[in-house]
Amino acid sequence: MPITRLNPASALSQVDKIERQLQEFFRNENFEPGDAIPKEMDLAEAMGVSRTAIREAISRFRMLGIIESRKNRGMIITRPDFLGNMHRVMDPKLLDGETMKEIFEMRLVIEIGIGDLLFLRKTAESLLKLEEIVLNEEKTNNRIDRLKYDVEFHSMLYKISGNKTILRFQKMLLPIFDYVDSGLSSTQRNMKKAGSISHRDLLDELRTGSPEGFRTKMHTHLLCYLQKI
Amino acid sequence: MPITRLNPASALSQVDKIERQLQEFFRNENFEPGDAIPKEMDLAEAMGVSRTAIREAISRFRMLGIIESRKNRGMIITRPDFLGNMHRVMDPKLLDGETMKEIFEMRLVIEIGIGDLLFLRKTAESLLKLEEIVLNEEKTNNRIDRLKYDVEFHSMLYKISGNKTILRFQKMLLPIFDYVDSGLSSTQRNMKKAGSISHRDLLDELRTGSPEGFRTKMHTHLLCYLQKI
DNA sequence: AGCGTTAATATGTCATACATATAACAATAT
DNA sequence: ATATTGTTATATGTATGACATATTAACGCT
Repeated sequence: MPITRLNPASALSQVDKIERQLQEFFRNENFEPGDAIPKEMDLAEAMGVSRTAIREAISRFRMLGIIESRKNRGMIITRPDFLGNMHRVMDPKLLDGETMKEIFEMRLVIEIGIGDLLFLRKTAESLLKLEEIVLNEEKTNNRIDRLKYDVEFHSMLYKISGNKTILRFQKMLLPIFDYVDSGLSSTQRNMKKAGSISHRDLLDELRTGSPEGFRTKMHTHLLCYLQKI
Repeated sequence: MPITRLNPASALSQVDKIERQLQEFFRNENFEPGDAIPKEMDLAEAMGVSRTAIREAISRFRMLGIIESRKNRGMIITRPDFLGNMHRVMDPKLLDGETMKEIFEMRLVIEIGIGDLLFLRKTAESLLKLEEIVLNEEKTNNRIDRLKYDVEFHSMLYKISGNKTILRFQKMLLPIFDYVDSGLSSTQRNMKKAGSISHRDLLDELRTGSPEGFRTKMHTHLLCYLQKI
């Protein structure tokens, strides 16, 4: 229930209203990517507003990737990138703690549930890359480096899942993960370190085990985070 | 790696450039919700562009919920709703099939991984609501109704997870789920119907079982979708 | 018929004017 | 002295007109 839907109408600026009307118009008239839309002046006249107002609304759609305008060919509907705009609002300084906690929780849910995709799409090559990361991690004692390899390991899992959308989603959320992670108490950090399931264990399970086993092991691996929540 | 980041600079309109510069400015200067930002004319002068161009860029931020402007008090940074804008681009007519497939896959991952949250936060009351939905489903033979209760059941699980962000994410994605779901072949539909794990089974597991058991059962329950992919 | 030129067109940008809502201050009345 | 009212300054909201620019299409010339 996006709160924007129920703003008091009085608080909506004219541009806001135009934006809504246009979106509705495009949907109702079944516009599809590639279709040309009326030119600015026609829209302005039809809606009884200035070209300036129309342009402000259209500018928003341009940002979202819903509309593209070419110098004098007019404007056309385009395929938006539904994750392409999220980075603009994904800022730890802007989001509130509660939301960040929930985003972090979402990460846990995804990493536990991603097992099936991994087994569906793992390759000898991808397992080798994981092996490399784990070896690097085991070699170092530097805390910063360990953290780096930790991120690398989990990121690689997303890559192996073969789902570009999930991968991009994770990358988008990384700043939040980092932020929450850095908030772990030392006790929790130790517990993480001493967690009964290491990346090595996860890799072994991925090599020779089953999705169920992997899910359970991943759950244990992430236990410290879950308990923090 | 948001693709928008690496558009050929030449293809960027002035407003696009202004938008980026402003976003960078806000980040670098550590603006936080509540902080006032310079007024339009000052920004226009500082950047050597017209007020119109500034207003178009700011209008985008207003849409995203990053900036709020009050009639003559100036403008302030606000807390954006990081999911609030997604509905604008979440349209089966606009997205391509590949992306929708990946979104659907994401759903499966989440529903399998959500077990832990459910056991963490289930209540007698919420289980009763699930029971009610399952009873309704078992009572009817109407295919439309069964589909409705199916959606209700899964939606209720998201609610029980107690994670508003995940719940909203699911609601945002529902049109896509429906779209993919409606593309199931009759064979797959029958398989779904005859799936060895029913909603009743899931409910029982949730009542008296374990997260691991639930994850496995949910996996089986969603098997027909996974195999379709 | 082929080529270059020109005109029309739609978007991109700018400057300006005016409307409107708010806040701060001043003036007035009780 | 306090409260109410009126005034003014200010910043955003909206509208209008102008010009720039890139692309298309029509036109005219050889």
